Amino acid sequence: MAMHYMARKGAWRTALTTPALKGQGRPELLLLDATSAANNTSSSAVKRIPDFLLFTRENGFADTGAVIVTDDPKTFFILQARLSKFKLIFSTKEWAVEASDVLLSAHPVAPDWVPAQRSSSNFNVSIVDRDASQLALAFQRLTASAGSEESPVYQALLDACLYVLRLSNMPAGYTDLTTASAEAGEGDYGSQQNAWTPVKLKLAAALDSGALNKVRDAVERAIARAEKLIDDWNDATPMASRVLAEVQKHAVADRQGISLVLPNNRYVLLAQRFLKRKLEADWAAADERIEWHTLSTVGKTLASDRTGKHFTFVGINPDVLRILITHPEMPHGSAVLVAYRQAESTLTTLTSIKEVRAFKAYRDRINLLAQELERRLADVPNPLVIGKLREMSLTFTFEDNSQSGEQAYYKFELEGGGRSYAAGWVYRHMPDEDPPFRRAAASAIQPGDFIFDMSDELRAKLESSLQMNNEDVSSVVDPVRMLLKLYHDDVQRRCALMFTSTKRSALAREIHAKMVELDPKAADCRPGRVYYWLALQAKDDTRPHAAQDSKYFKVFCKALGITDEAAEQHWGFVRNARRLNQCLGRELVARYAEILFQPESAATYRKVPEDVIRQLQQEALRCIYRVEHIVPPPARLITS
DNA sequence: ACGCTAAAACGAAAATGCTT
DNA sequence: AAGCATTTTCGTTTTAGCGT
Repeated sequence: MAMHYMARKGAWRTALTTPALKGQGRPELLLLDATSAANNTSSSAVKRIPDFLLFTRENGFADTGAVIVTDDPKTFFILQARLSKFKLIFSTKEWAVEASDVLLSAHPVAPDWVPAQRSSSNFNVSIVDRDASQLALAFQRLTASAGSEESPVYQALLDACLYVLRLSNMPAGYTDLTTASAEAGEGDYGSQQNAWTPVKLKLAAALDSGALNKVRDAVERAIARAEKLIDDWNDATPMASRVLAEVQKHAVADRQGISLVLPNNRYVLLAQRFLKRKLEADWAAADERIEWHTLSTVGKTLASDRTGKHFTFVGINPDVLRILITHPEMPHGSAVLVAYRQAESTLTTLTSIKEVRAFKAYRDRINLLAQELERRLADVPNPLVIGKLREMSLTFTFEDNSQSGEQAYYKFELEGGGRSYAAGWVYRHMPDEDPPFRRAAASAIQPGDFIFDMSDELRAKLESSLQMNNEDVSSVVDPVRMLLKLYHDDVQRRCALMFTSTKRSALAREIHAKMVELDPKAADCRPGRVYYWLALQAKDDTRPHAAQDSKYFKVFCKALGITDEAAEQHWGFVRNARRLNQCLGRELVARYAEILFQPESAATYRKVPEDVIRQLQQEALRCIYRVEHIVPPPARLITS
């Protein structure tokens, strides 16, 4: 039996009491996955392992064997401590492993294999974010006054905490971050993605809610300090300053060259932008003497002829640590720029693993790095109780705006030139079966199958059969649509008032010109879109006819002389109308499908007479098409 | 956090209208 | 009727809520 990592206590109980586990089916062994892969998928699942084990012990599996596997030293020690606390009896076994295919390998090493003794390399550690850590701690401390972890107030404070830490560890100035994302992501989200403003807005909302009234002063002080720091970091964060110093030393003054190891490619781009800005004339020459690495590539590149070159690791994580400790070619004096919290927890890990006998070959390195970390931690002025700061990922995530969420649509080309799209289910018609219409997975449809594709005509007939949507729907709909009409009327009035053209296209051009005048960015917005927004007069059109994103909507309203406040309100109406229409559409289709394919429930529940249903089903037979060709969705690319 | 669904918005191209 | 502007149409892309 396999237990899903999302399963909680309730599911554990049902699973363990299933008859399948009785008698012959009784498991000999529980195999528990605490590998870093599992931890990345769901760290809470790994944390729950001791609880799960205790649960099995208490629920009839007291003498069933259990093995926990992990490849992460930190997890090892944490689990060891938790298991002892639960008074569970266990033994541990450690192996040193250097192959890339660990745990399950097609090429196992000899049973008596031991790692080769590593040369001792010394390290040069810098701790870069004491001030940021202090402020982060302040934000974290304030969460105690914020109620449950799910509350938005709590989240706002935690976000601020995380933000300050991440920013202080970024190898660039705040200005590089904002300009970079402004260039990359056009939408009004993209540029805000990793900016301080949304974080601050959430804090402001939290304050407004009154939930923080008791600590209001403290929160306001913390916000002020955060803004002071962010201001100071506009040109360069503490991490960035250190990186710049390293580059200046090894790639500008020394010309010997430097290899920089950063968390990911986005960070490489940010650091390049930053260094280019700071080094100005020296950049071109320096760039040639800098080698850029990310964590995923450095292990391989380090192996070859890099000796003599200086290495600087920007940030530390388990992968970096592994390389520092085990890589045969680790150059002497490699620099490690590390966050305060990470320095502390890394030191804890190192102190623990140096006792592990299997890691004897690495012991010199472990000791040297531990000593250096210890020394630097002791140097931190006014040290904090940094262990209280919860551990979190210190790298910003960048929404890769390279259309990631591609929808897995099947396209069915039907006889007679029609086509139909389906993501999940389609209704297949098989005349010889008893319910002739059966739901089938889109992937199971073969050319030559017959599928159902509703015609507008049938749709209209269904609509009239369901008289209910008149009363049921319009009562809800009317207010929303009235408000939308308010907006449409406002737009039309202003068009007549402020612009001379009466033709829609000319009007659209005029407004567009005005928009560009107000905000040059509106040049990216084609006049055709404005033209669409002005298509308001048609009857029976419930579409809002407004810009897709709020940015253009605002400029559009401004061009029509609508105040920001009113524009805000209109935008609300537009969004409500969109939402409502979508809901109604889905509801409608759900009812159609119910009537056509589960007629017994429709007859009773919806009070649709049986003969009407029979008639509608006859109609449905006309909406069957033979599939001639299938275009499957593009295979999802697995990016490693 | 993700997949499913339906509608809205969009961009380009086709169709239509209007002028010379 | 050619040449251009204006609409309409069509297929595609984006968005948002819901259920899991």
